[in-house]
Amino acid sequence: MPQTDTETRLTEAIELLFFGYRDFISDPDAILSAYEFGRAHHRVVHFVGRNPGITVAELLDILRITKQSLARVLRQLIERGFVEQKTGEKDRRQRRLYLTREGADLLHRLVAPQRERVRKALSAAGAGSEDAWRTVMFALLNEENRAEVEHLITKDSK
Amino acid sequence: MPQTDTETRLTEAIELLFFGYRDFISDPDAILSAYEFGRAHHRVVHFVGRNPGITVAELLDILRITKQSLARVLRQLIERGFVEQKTGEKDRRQRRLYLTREGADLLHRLVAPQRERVRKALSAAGAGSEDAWRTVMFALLNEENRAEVEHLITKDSK
DNA sequence: CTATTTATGTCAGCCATGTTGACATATTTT
DNA sequence: AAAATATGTCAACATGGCTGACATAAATAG
Repeated sequence: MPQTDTETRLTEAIELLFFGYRDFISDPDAILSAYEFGRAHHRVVHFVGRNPGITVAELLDILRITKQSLARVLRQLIERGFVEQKTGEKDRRQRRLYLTREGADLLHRLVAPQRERVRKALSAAGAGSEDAWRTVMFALLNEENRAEVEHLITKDSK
Repeated sequence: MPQTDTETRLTEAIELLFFGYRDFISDPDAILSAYEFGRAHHRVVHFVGRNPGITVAELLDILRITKQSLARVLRQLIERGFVEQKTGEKDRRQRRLYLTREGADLLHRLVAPQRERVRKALSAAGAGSEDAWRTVMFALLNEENRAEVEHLITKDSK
């Protein structure tokens, strides 16, 4: 099947994304197995840590899974003392989620190697590369998700 | 929990990778469901298409799954006529894998929107960005995988 | 104030896709 | 002839998605 140069270049980029993401996930995976947690737990711990007091509904919106799926991992994280719930002050139907001290420790163990990997990759590519990389990654998003993601990721870099 | 500016920046990059990959996968997912295939089938079709005549062992090495996991999706792809096997000429133990005409059509349907997404993202970021983006993505790989991935993705861009 | 809507939880069961372990067959290599 | 290799297959199990149905408490609307 003949391909143009452009198609070949784009296919290579697609595969870079596949393999890059695969390895990007590999450090946390190894750490999680020691806790008998999986990726689903990682995602919850990550986004609760990044958004202390997040509600269940908001978390579901980020993760794009059903509440039944979330309930399973969330229950385990709560039972084992990594996440705690507090009834919302304004709206007492809400269960706001926070990491416990243990949860924050776990998150730190998970995020440290990821940060280190990204730090090395960005610096290996040279000073000017970070903005370009970020711009491309952001442009990969579905248009309807850009505003939300922009808001989520820049939460505390004001 | 106080974070340095650098940590915040790196955390944002981590999340960009998470959300970017999520959306990057969304087009194929939608197409696959019409065939009652999943991501596992996509990966097989992709890498068989990119590496015609690949052996089962080589494919397992790329996908990093067990042969039992592969067997399930591979059997379905063969039964439904998207992939075919040919006994290796030199080594008759090998089962070399190829896409059928139907398989190549499916692959094209899957890869077209991904290419388009990547093309738009790269061009939105401006002319010089592609090299920077690729360099960063490549540097995200585990060191021991770089040579193999380099070889895999540049297969036909000589 | 009552009725409805909302936020959350929970039970039950199904599906896709990963895993381990054991064993079988054909073929190649030693 | 024996051992190693490439592949296939059976069985059982785990994780983490899903749907559907129903329950409760709290907020909101009429």
